[in-house]
Amino acid sequence: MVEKREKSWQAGPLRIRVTLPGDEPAGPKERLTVDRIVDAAMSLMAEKGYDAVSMRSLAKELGTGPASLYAHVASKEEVDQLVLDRIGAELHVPAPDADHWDEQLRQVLRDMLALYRRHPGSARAAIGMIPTGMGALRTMEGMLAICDAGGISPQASAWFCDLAAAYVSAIAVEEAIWVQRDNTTASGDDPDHTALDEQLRALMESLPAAEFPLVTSRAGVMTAGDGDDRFEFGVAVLVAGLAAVSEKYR
Amino acid sequence: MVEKREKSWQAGPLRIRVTLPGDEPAGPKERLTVDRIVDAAMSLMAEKGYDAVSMRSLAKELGTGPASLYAHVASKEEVDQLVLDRIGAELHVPAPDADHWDEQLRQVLRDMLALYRRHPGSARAAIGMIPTGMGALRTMEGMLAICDAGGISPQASAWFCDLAAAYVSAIAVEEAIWVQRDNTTASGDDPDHTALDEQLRALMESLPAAEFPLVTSRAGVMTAGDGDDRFEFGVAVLVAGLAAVSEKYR
DNA sequence: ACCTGAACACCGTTCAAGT
DNA sequence: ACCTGAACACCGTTCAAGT
Repeated sequence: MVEKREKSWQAGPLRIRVTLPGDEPAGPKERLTVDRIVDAAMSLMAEKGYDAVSMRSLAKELGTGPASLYAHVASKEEVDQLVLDRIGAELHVPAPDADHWDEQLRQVLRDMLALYRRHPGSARAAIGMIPTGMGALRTMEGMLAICDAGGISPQASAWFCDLAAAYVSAIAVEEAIWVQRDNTTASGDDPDHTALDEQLRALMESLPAAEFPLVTSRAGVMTAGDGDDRFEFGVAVLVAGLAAVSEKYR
Repeated sequence: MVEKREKSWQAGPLRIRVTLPGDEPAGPKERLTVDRIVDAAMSLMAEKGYDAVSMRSLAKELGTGPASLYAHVASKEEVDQLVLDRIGAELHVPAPDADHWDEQLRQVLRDMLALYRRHPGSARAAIGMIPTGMGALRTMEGMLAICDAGGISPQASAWFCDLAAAYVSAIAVEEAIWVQRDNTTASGDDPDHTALDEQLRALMESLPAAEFPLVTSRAGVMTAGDGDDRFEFGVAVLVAGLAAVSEKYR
Protein backbone atom coordinates (compact mmCIF):
# COMPACT_ATOMS: atom_id res chain seq x y z
CA MET A 1 0.00 0.00 0.00
CA VAL A 2 2.75 2.47 0.87
CA GLU A 3 5.92 2.57 -1.19
CA LYS A 4 9.18 4.28 -0.41
CA ARG A 5 8.10 7.90 -0.62
CA GLU A 6 11.02 9.49 1.10
CA LYS A 7 14.38 9.94 -0.53
CA SER A 8 17.61 10.64 1.29
CA TRP A 9 21.19 10.52 0.17
CA GLN A 10 24.62 11.69 1.23
CA ALA A 11 26.26 14.45 -0.78
CA GLY A 12 29.65 15.08 0.75
CA PRO A 13 29.24 16.34 4.32
CA LEU A 14 25.59 17.21 3.74
CA ARG A 15 22.76 14.95 4.69
CA ILE A 16 19.94 15.73 2.31
CA ARG A 17 16.46 14.51 2.85
CA VAL A 18 13.52 15.41 0.69
CA THR A 19 9.94 14.72 1.68
CA LEU A 20 7.38 15.55 -0.99
CA PRO A 21 4.26 17.32 0.26
CA GLY A 22 1.54 14.88 1.26
CA ASP A 23 4.12 12.28 2.14
CA GLU A 24 3.77 12.85 5.89
CA PRO A 25 3.35 9.20 7.02
CA ALA A 26 6.69 8.40 5.32
CA GLY A 27 7.93 5.11 3.94
CA PRO A 28 7.72 2.45 6.62
CA LYS A 29 10.58 0.41 5.22
CA GLU A 30 13.23 3.10 5.72
CA ARG A 31 15.46 2.04 8.60
CA LEU A 32 15.14 4.00 11.81
CA THR A 33 18.22 6.00 12.83
CA VAL A 34 18.99 8.64 15.43
CA ASP A 35 19.40 11.18 12.64
CA ARG A 36 15.97 10.44 11.22
CA ILE A 37 14.44 10.81 14.66
CA VAL A 38 16.13 14.19 15.14
CA ASP A 39 15.05 15.30 11.65
CA ALA A 40 11.47 14.39 12.43
CA ALA A 41 11.59 16.17 15.79
CA MET A 42 12.92 19.36 14.22
CA SER A 43 10.37 19.49 11.41
CA LEU A 44 7.49 18.63 13.73
CA MET A 45 8.65 21.32 16.16
CA ALA A 46 8.93 23.92 13.40
CA GLU A 47 5.55 23.07 11.90
CA LYS A 48 3.38 22.51 14.93
CA GLY A 49 5.32 23.78 17.93
CA TYR A 50 7.21 22.13 20.76
CA ASP A 51 4.16 20.68 22.47
CA ALA A 52 3.29 18.72 19.33
CA VAL A 53 6.55 16.78 19.60
CA SER A 54 5.99 13.63 21.62
CA MET A 55 7.50 10.17 21.37
CA ARG A 56 4.17 9.08 19.95
CA SER A 57 3.78 11.84 17.35
CA LEU A 58 7.43 11.36 16.39
CA ALA A 59 6.85 7.63 15.92
CA LYS A 60 3.76 8.27 13.81
CA GLU A 61 5.72 10.70 11.64
CA LEU A 62 8.29 7.97 11.12
CA GLY A 63 5.70 5.33 10.38
CA THR A 64 6.27 3.23 13.48
CA GLY A 65 5.22 2.86 17.10
CA PRO A 66 6.63 4.79 20.06
CA ALA A 67 8.42 1.76 21.50
CA SER A 68 10.63 1.52 18.41
CA LEU A 69 12.28 4.85 19.16
CA TYR A 70 13.73 3.49 22.38
CA ALA A 71 16.11 1.27 20.41
CA HIS A 72 17.87 4.49 19.32
CA VAL A 73 17.36 7.05 22.06
CA ALA A 74 17.05 6.64 25.81
CA SER A 75 14.31 9.19 26.42
CA LYS A 76 12.43 12.22 25.18
CA GLU A 77 15.02 14.32 26.99
CA GLU A 78 17.77 12.83 24.85
CA VAL A 79 15.83 13.75 21.71
CA ASP A 80 15.65 17.36 22.95
CA GLN A 81 19.35 17.34 23.72
CA LEU A 82 20.17 16.01 20.23
CA VAL A 83 17.98 18.64 18.58
CA LEU A 84 19.78 21.35 20.56
CA ASP A 85 23.18 19.95 19.66
CA ARG A 86 22.30 20.02 15.99
CA ILE A 87 21.00 23.58 16.16
CA GLY A 88 23.99 24.70 18.21
CA ALA A 89 26.32 23.62 15.43
CA GLU A 90 24.80 26.28 13.17
CA LEU A 91 26.25 29.17 15.16
CA HIS A 92 29.56 30.57 14.00
CA VAL A 93 31.58 32.99 16.09
CA PRO A 94 33.98 35.32 14.23
CA ALA A 95 37.71 35.56 14.92
CA PRO A 96 38.32 38.17 17.61
CA ASP A 97 38.95 41.77 16.65
CA ALA A 98 40.30 43.71 19.63
CA ASP A 99 38.93 47.04 18.37
CA HIS A 100 35.38 45.76 18.15
CA TRP A 101 35.23 43.06 20.82
CA ASP A 102 32.10 44.53 22.44
CA GLU A 103 30.18 44.76 19.18
CA GLN A 104 31.33 41.24 18.31
CA LEU A 105 30.03 39.95 21.62
CA ARG A 106 26.69 41.70 21.14
CA GLN A 107 26.46 40.17 17.68
CA VAL A 108 27.05 36.67 19.03
CA LEU A 109 24.11 37.14 21.39
CA ARG A 110 21.93 38.43 18.53
CA ASP A 111 22.93 35.40 16.46
CA MET A 112 22.04 33.09 19.32
CA LEU A 113 18.53 34.54 19.49
CA ALA A 114 18.21 34.39 15.70
CA LEU A 115 19.10 30.71 15.86
CA TYR A 116 16.26 29.95 18.27
CA ARG A 117 13.90 32.01 16.13
CA ARG A 118 14.95 30.13 13.00
CA HIS A 119 13.95 26.89 14.70
CA PRO A 120 10.66 27.70 16.35
CA GLY A 121 10.05 25.64 19.46
CA SER A 122 13.72 24.83 20.00
CA ALA A 123 13.96 27.30 22.86
CA ARG A 124 11.44 25.26 24.83
CA ALA A 125 13.72 22.24 24.52
CA ALA A 126 16.60 24.32 25.91
CA ILE A 127 14.94 24.97 29.29
CA GLY A 128 17.24 23.75 32.03
CA MET A 129 19.55 22.03 29.57
CA ILE A 130 23.32 22.41 29.97
CA PRO A 131 24.61 22.58 26.38
CA THR A 132 27.48 20.17 25.95
CA GLY A 133 27.35 19.62 22.19
CA MET A 134 30.39 20.37 20.06
CA GLY A 135 28.64 23.40 18.59
CA ALA A 136 28.01 24.92 22.01
CA LEU A 137 31.59 24.26 23.06
CA ARG A 138 32.89 25.91 19.90
CA THR A 139 30.68 28.91 20.64
CA MET A 140 32.15 29.10 24.14
CA GLU A 141 35.68 28.96 22.76
CA GLY A 142 34.84 31.78 20.36
CA MET A 143 33.27 33.94 23.06
CA LEU A 144 36.23 33.43 25.36
CA ALA A 145 38.57 34.50 22.56
CA ILE A 146 36.58 37.69 21.96
CA CYS A 147 36.53 38.46 25.70
CA ASP A 148 40.31 37.95 25.79
CA ALA A 149 40.74 40.38 22.92
CA GLY A 150 38.70 42.89 24.94
CA GLY A 151 40.93 42.45 27.99
CA ILE A 152 38.19 40.81 30.08
CA SER A 153 39.44 38.70 32.99
CA PRO A 154 39.24 34.91 32.60
CA GLN A 155 36.77 34.45 35.47
CA ALA A 156 34.46 37.18 34.19
CA SER A 157 34.67 35.78 30.64
CA ALA A 158 33.85 32.27 31.83
CA TRP A 159 30.84 33.26 33.90
CA PHE A 160 29.68 35.64 31.17
CA CYS A 161 29.26 32.71 28.79
CA ASP A 162 26.77 31.20 31.23
CA LEU A 163 25.04 34.49 31.92
CA ALA A 164 24.63 35.27 28.23
CA ALA A 165 23.29 31.81 27.42
CA ALA A 166 20.80 32.03 30.29
CA TYR A 167 19.58 35.47 29.21
CA VAL A 168 19.21 34.65 25.53
CA SER A 169 17.40 31.40 26.15
CA ALA A 170 15.08 33.05 28.68
CA ILE A 171 14.09 35.62 26.04
CA ALA A 172 13.74 32.92 23.39
CA VAL A 173 11.48 30.84 25.62
CA GLU A 174 9.32 33.85 26.40
CA GLU A 175 8.93 34.58 22.69
CA ALA A 176 8.23 30.93 21.90
CA ILE A 177 5.41 30.90 24.40
CA TRP A 178 3.68 34.00 22.94
CA VAL A 179 4.05 32.59 19.45
CA GLN A 180 2.47 29.33 20.54
CA ARG A 181 -0.37 31.17 22.24
CA ASP A 182 -0.92 33.44 19.22
CA ASN A 183 -1.04 30.40 16.95
CA THR A 184 -3.59 28.56 19.05
CA THR A 185 -5.70 31.54 20.16
CA ALA A 186 -6.07 33.92 17.22
CA SER A 187 -6.42 31.74 14.14
CA GLY A 188 -3.49 33.08 12.15
CA ASP A 189 -5.12 36.48 11.74
CA ASP A 190 -2.37 38.95 12.56
CA PRO A 191 0.62 38.04 14.67
CA ASP A 192 0.96 41.30 16.58
CA HIS A 193 1.31 40.81 20.29
CA THR A 194 0.89 44.57 20.51
CA ALA A 195 -2.64 43.77 21.68
CA LEU A 196 -1.15 42.16 24.77
CA ASP A 197 1.12 45.17 25.34
CA GLU A 198 -1.89 47.42 25.03
CA GLN A 199 -3.73 45.36 27.63
CA LEU A 200 -0.79 45.46 30.01
CA ARG A 201 -0.51 49.20 29.54
CA ALA A 202 -4.20 49.63 30.32
CA LEU A 203 -3.79 47.53 33.47
CA MET A 204 -0.88 49.66 34.65
CA GLU A 205 -2.71 52.90 33.95
CA SER A 206 -5.76 51.71 35.85
CA LEU A 207 -3.81 51.21 39.08
CA PRO A 208 -4.30 53.63 42.00
CA ALA A 209 -1.89 56.49 41.30
CA ALA A 210 -1.28 57.10 45.01
CA GLU A 211 0.15 53.65 45.56
CA PHE A 212 1.72 53.24 42.10
CA PRO A 213 2.91 56.70 41.05
CA LEU A 214 5.69 55.44 38.79
CA VAL A 215 3.99 52.42 37.22
CA THR A 216 0.91 54.49 36.33
CA SER A 217 2.76 57.52 34.99
CA ARG A 218 5.23 55.40 33.02
CA ALA A 219 2.93 52.72 31.65
CA GLY A 220 3.84 53.91 28.17
CA VAL A 221 7.56 53.58 28.58
CA MET A 222 7.16 50.24 30.41
CA THR A 223 5.37 48.68 27.46
CA ALA A 224 7.41 50.52 24.81
CA GLY A 225 9.36 48.81 22.09
CA ASP A 226 9.14 45.45 20.39
CA GLY A 227 11.07 42.29 21.17
CA ASP A 228 14.11 43.44 19.26
CA ASP A 229 14.29 46.79 21.02
CA ARG A 230 14.13 45.14 24.41
CA PHE A 231 16.63 42.46 23.47
CA GLU A 232 19.04 45.07 22.14
CA PHE A 233 18.78 46.86 25.49
CA GLY A 234 19.51 43.61 27.33
CA VAL A 235 22.51 42.86 25.17
CA ALA A 236 23.86 46.36 25.70
CA VAL A 237 23.44 46.06 29.48
CA LEU A 238 25.17 42.67 29.59
CA VAL A 239 28.22 43.66 27.56
CA ALA A 240 28.62 47.05 29.25
CA GLY A 241 28.23 45.36 32.63
CA LEU A 242 30.86 42.78 31.75
CA ALA A 243 33.36 45.51 30.91
CA ALA A 244 32.52 47.33 34.13
CA VAL A 245 32.90 44.40 36.55
CA SER A 246 35.67 42.45 34.81
CA GLU A 247 38.43 43.75 37.08
CA LYS A 248 36.55 42.76 40.24
CA TYR A 249 36.61 39.14 39.10
CA ARG A 250 40.25 38.88 38.11
CA MET B 1 -16.20 7.13 56.97
CA VAL B 2 -14.09 10.26 56.84
CA GLU B 3 -14.77 13.10 59.24
CA LYS B 4 -13.55 16.66 59.10
CA ARG B 5 -9.83 16.16 59.62
CA GLU B 6 -8.61 19.53 58.45
CA LYS B 7 -8.86 22.67 60.50
CA SER B 8 -8.53 26.18 59.17
CA TRP B 9 -9.31 29.52 60.69
CA GLN B 10 -8.63 33.18 60.28
CA ALA B 11 -6.33 34.90 62.77
CA GLY B 12 -6.12 38.54 61.82
CA PRO B 13 -4.51 38.88 58.40
CA LEU B 14 -3.09 35.36 58.56
CA ARG B 15 -4.77 32.39 56.97
CA ILE B 16 -3.77 29.38 59.03
CA ARG B 17 -4.37 25.85 57.93
CA VAL B 18 -3.18 22.81 59.80
CA THR B 19 -3.20 19.34 58.32
CA LEU B 20 -2.26 16.62 60.74
CA PRO B 21 0.17 14.00 59.41
CA GLY B 22 -1.66 11.09 57.87
CA ASP B 23 -4.55 13.32 56.93
CA GLU B 24 -3.49 13.58 53.30
CA PRO B 25 -6.83 12.72 51.65
CA ALA B 26 -8.39 15.60 53.64
CA GLY B 27 -11.97 16.04 54.70
CA PRO B 28 -14.30 15.77 51.73
CA LYS B 29 -16.93 18.00 53.26
CA GLU B 30 -14.75 21.13 53.34
CA ARG B 31 -15.97 23.42 50.61
CA LEU B 32 -13.69 23.90 47.62
CA THR B 33 -12.34 27.40 47.14
CA VAL B 34 -9.70 29.00 44.95
CA ASP B 35 -7.58 29.59 48.04
CA ARG B 36 -7.67 25.94 49.04
CA ILE B 37 -6.67 24.93 45.52
CA VAL B 38 -3.71 27.32 45.60
CA ASP B 39 -2.72 26.11 49.09
CA ALA B 40 -2.75 22.52 47.86
CA ALA B 41 -0.73 23.40 44.75
CA MET B 42 1.92 25.17 46.81
CA SER B 43 2.35 22.40 49.34
CA LEU B 44 2.35 19.69 46.70
CA MET B 45 4.94 21.65 44.70
CA ALA B 46 7.14 22.14 47.76
CA GLU B 47 6.91 18.51 48.83
CA LYS B 48 7.11 16.64 45.56
CA GLY B 49 8.20 19.12 42.91
CA TYR B 50 6.46 20.96 40.12
CA ASP B 51 5.87 17.88 37.99
CA ALA B 52 3.87 16.27 40.78
CA VAL B 53 1.30 19.07 40.60
CA SER B 54 -1.46 18.12 38.20
CA MET B 55 -5.16 18.84 38.18
CA ARG B 56 -5.65 15.21 39.16
CA SER B 57 -3.11 15.10 42.01
CA LEU B 58 -4.46 18.44 43.23
CA ALA B 59 -7.99 17.04 43.23
CA LYS B 60 -6.89 13.92 45.09
CA GLU B 61 -5.15 16.09 47.69
CA LEU B 62 -8.42 17.96 48.15
CA GLY B 63 -10.48 14.79 48.34
CA THR B 64 -12.35 15.29 45.10
CA GLY B 65 -12.17 14.61 41.36
CA PRO B 66 -10.33 16.73 38.79
CA ALA B 67 -13.54 18.00 37.20
CA SER B 68 -14.53 19.74 40.43
CA LEU B 69 -11.58 22.13 40.21
CA TYR B 70 -12.93 23.62 37.01
CA ALA B 71 -15.78 25.25 38.93
CA HIS B 72 -13.14 27.51 40.54
CA VAL B 73 -10.29 27.86 38.07
CA ALA B 74 -10.29 27.91 34.29
CA SER B 75 -7.16 25.84 33.73
CA LYS B 76 -3.92 24.50 35.12
CA GLU B 77 -2.26 27.64 33.80
CA GLU B 78 -4.52 29.75 35.99
CA VAL B 79 -3.47 27.70 39.02
CA ASP B 80 0.18 28.41 38.19
CA GLN B 81 -0.58 32.10 37.77
CA LEU B 82 -2.37 32.21 41.13
CA VAL B 83 0.53 30.44 42.85
CA LEU B 84 2.93 32.98 41.38
CA ASP B 85 0.75 35.89 42.41
CA ARG B 86 0.68 34.62 45.98
CA ILE B 87 4.44 34.13 46.10
CA GLY B 88 5.05 37.50 44.46
CA ALA B 89 3.24 39.21 47.30
CA GLU B 90 5.96 38.03 49.70
CA LEU B 91 8.63 40.28 48.19
CA HIS B 92 9.15 43.65 49.78
CA VAL B 93 11.25 46.35 48.18
CA PRO B 94 12.79 48.98 50.50
CA ALA B 95 12.27 52.72 50.17
CA PRO B 96 14.92 54.16 47.85
CA ASP B 97 18.18 55.44 49.25
CA ALA B 98 20.03 57.50 46.63
CA ASP B 99 23.46 56.72 48.12
CA HIS B 100 22.99 52.98 47.89
CA TRP B 101 20.62 52.57 44.92
CA ASP B 102 22.88 50.02 43.22
CA GLU B 103 23.25 47.82 46.28
CA GLN B 104 19.49 48.11 46.87
CA LEU B 105 18.83 46.95 43.32
CA ARG B 106 21.19 44.01 43.69
CA GLN B 107 19.48 43.10 46.94
CA VAL B 108 16.06 43.07 45.27
CA LEU B 109 17.38 40.57 42.72
CA ARG B 110 18.85 38.41 45.50
CA ASP B 111 15.52 38.52 47.30
CA MET B 112 13.72 37.47 44.12
CA LEU B 113 15.91 34.39 43.80
CA ALA B 114 15.52 33.64 47.51
CA LEU B 115 11.74 33.74 47.02
CA TYR B 116 11.84 31.09 44.31
CA ARG B 117 14.16 29.00 46.45
CA ARG B 118 11.82 29.27 49.43
CA HIS B 119 9.04 27.81 47.28
CA PRO B 120 10.72 24.97 45.42
CA GLY B 121 9.14 24.28 42.07
CA SER B 122 7.58 27.74 41.79
CA ALA B 123 10.19 28.81 39.26
CA ARG B 124 8.94 26.17 36.84
CA ALA B 125 5.48 27.73 37.02
CA ALA B 126 6.98 31.11 36.14
CA ILE B 127 8.29 30.01 32.72
CA GLY B 128 6.85 32.28 30.07
CA MET B 129 4.47 33.91 32.52
CA ILE B 130 4.04 37.68 32.53
CA PRO B 131 3.60 38.56 36.21
CA THR B 132 0.59 40.81 36.63
CA GLY B 133 -0.25 40.12 40.26
CA MET B 134 -0.40 42.99 42.75
CA GLY B 135 2.82 41.78 44.36
CA ALA B 136 4.72 41.86 41.09
CA LEU B 137 3.38 45.33 40.30
CA ARG B 138 4.40 46.59 43.74
CA THR B 139 7.89 45.15 43.14
CA MET B 140 8.06 47.01 39.83
CA GLU B 141 7.01 50.24 41.50
CA GLY B 142 9.73 49.75 44.11
CA MET B 143 12.41 48.98 41.54
CA LEU B 144 11.47 52.02 39.46
CA ALA B 145 11.74 54.19 42.57
CA ILE B 146 15.22 52.87 43.33
CA CYS B 147 16.32 53.41 39.72
CA ASP B 148 14.99 56.97 39.91
CA ALA B 149 17.00 57.58 43.05
CA GLY B 150 20.06 56.37 41.14
CA GLY B 151 19.41 58.78 38.28
CA ILE B 152 18.61 56.02 35.79
CA SER B 153 16.54 57.10 32.78
CA PRO B 154 12.86 56.06 32.72
CA GLN B 155 13.24 53.88 29.62
CA ALA B 156 16.28 52.07 30.99
CA SER B 157 14.55 51.58 34.36
CA ALA B 158 11.43 50.17 32.72
CA TRP B 159 13.25 47.69 30.52
CA PHE B 160 15.56 46.77 33.37
CA CYS B 161 12.59 45.47 35.39
CA ASP B 162 11.89 43.00 32.57
CA LEU B 163 15.53 42.09 32.11
CA ALA B 164 16.06 41.44 35.80
CA ALA B 165 12.92 39.33 36.09
CA ALA B 166 13.94 37.27 33.05
CA TYR B 167 17.44 36.70 34.40
CA VAL B 168 16.41 35.75 37.92
CA SER B 169 13.70 33.38 36.78
CA ALA B 170 16.05 31.75 34.26
CA ILE B 171 18.52 31.04 37.06
CA ALA B 172 15.75 29.84 39.36
CA VAL B 173 14.42 27.46 36.70
CA GLU B 174 17.89 26.07 36.09
CA GLU B 175 18.34 25.43 39.81
CA ALA B 176 14.88 23.90 40.10
CA ILE B 177 15.71 21.43 37.37
CA TRP B 178 18.97 20.25 39.03
CA VAL B 179 17.17 19.92 42.34
CA GLN B 180 14.44 17.81 40.75
CA ARG B 181 17.03 15.65 39.01
CA ASP B 182 19.08 15.25 42.20
CA ASN B 183 15.95 14.24 44.10
CA THR B 184 14.92 11.61 41.59
CA THR B 185 18.39 10.31 40.67
CA ALA B 186 20.49 10.19 43.84
CA SER B 187 18.18 9.07 46.63
CA GLY B 188 18.65 11.97 49.02
CA ASP B 189 22.28 11.10 49.66
CA ASP B 190 24.13 14.39 49.35
CA PRO B 191 22.77 17.28 47.36
CA ASP B 192 26.04 18.51 45.86
CA HIS B 193 25.80 19.13 42.16
CA THR B 194 29.57 19.51 42.33
CA ALA B 195 29.71 16.03 40.78
CA LEU B 196 28.09 17.48 37.68
CA ASP B 197 30.55 20.38 37.65
CA GLU B 198 33.38 17.89 37.94
CA GLN B 199 32.02 15.94 34.99
CA LEU B 200 31.69 19.08 32.89
CA ARG B 201 35.21 20.09 33.81
CA ALA B 202 36.55 16.68 32.76
CA LEU B 203 34.70 16.99 29.44
CA MET B 204 36.23 20.40 28.76
CA GLU B 205 39.72 19.24 29.66
CA SER B 206 39.42 16.22 27.38
CA LEU B 207 38.79 18.39 24.31
CA PRO B 208 41.50 18.74 21.64
CA ALA B 209 43.69 21.60 22.85
CA ALA B 210 44.47 22.74 19.30
CA GLU B 211 40.85 23.48 18.51
CA PHE B 212 39.80 24.51 22.03
CA PRO B 213 42.82 26.28 23.56
CA LEU B 214 40.76 28.47 25.91
CA VAL B 215 38.05 26.02 26.97
CA THR B 216 40.66 23.36 27.81
CA SER B 217 43.08 25.66 29.65
CA ARG B 218 40.30 27.38 31.57
CA ALA B 219 38.08 24.44 32.42
CA GLY B 220 38.74 25.17 36.08
CA VAL B 221 37.63 28.76 35.99
CA MET B 222 34.64 27.87 33.75
CA THR B 223 33.25 25.48 36.33
CA ALA B 224 34.39 27.56 39.34
CA GLY B 225 32.02 28.78 42.01
CA ASP B 226 28.66 27.68 43.29
CA GLY B 227 25.24 28.96 42.32
CA ASP B 228 25.51 31.95 44.63
CA ASP B 229 28.89 33.04 43.27
CA ARG B 230 27.61 32.92 39.72
CA PHE B 231 24.37 34.68 40.58
CA GLU B 232 26.27 37.41 42.40
CA PHE B 233 28.35 37.92 39.27
CA GLY B 234 25.21 38.14 37.14
CA VAL B 235 23.62 40.65 39.46
CA ALA B 236 26.79 42.77 39.46
CA VAL B 237 26.91 42.71 35.64
CA LEU B 238 23.26 43.68 35.30
CA VAL B 239 23.35 46.63 37.70
CA ALA B 240 26.70 47.92 36.44
CA GLY B 241 25.46 47.56 32.88
CA LEU B 242 22.30 49.48 33.68
CA ALA B 243 24.31 52.39 35.04
CA ALA B 244 26.55 52.30 31.97
CA VAL B 245 23.84 52.34 29.30
CA SER B 246 21.17 54.41 31.05
CA GLU B 247 22.02 57.64 29.21
CA LYS B 248 21.75 55.97 25.80
CA TYR B 249 18.11 55.14 26.53
CA ARG B 250 17.01 58.53 27.78
C1' DA C 1 -24.19 27.40 41.91
C1' DC C 2 -21.47 23.80 42.82
C1' DC C 3 -19.98 19.19 42.38
C1' DT C 4 -19.52 14.53 40.20
C1' DG C 5 -18.52 10.18 37.13
C1' DA C 6 -17.33 9.01 33.04
C1' DA C 7 -15.33 9.80 28.94
C1' DC C 8 -12.13 11.85 25.24
C1' DA C 9 -7.86 12.35 23.41
C1' DC C 10 -3.66 12.36 24.80
C1' DC C 11 1.36 11.45 27.47
C1' DG C 12 6.48 8.64 28.47
C1' DT C 13 8.19 4.30 29.22
C1' DT C 14 8.58 -0.82 29.75
C1' DC C 15 8.59 -5.46 28.41
C1' DA C 16 7.80 -9.92 26.54
C1' DA C 17 7.54 -11.48 22.08
C1' DG C 18 8.78 -11.61 17.44
C1' DT C 19 12.13 -11.31 13.20
C1' DA D 1 20.24 -6.12 16.87
C1' DC D 2 16.24 -4.10 15.85
C1' DC D 3 11.42 -3.66 15.93
C1' DT D 4 6.58 -4.43 17.62
C1' DG D 5 1.85 -4.68 20.25
C1' DA D 6 0.09 -4.23 24.29
C1' DA D 7 0.05 -2.60 28.63
C1' DC D 8 1.02 0.52 32.77
C1' DA D 9 0.41 4.56 35.00
C1' DC D 10 -0.35 8.80 33.98
C1' DC D 11 -2.05 13.79 31.71
C1' DG D 12 -5.81 18.33 30.89
C1' DT D 13 -10.33 19.19 29.85
C1' DT D 14 -15.35 18.57 28.77
C1' DC D 15 -20.01 17.50 29.59
C1' DA D 16 -24.31 15.59 30.88
C1' DA D 17 -26.16 14.51 35.09
C1' DG D 18 -26.97 15.18 39.75
C1' DT D 19 -27.84 18.05 44.26
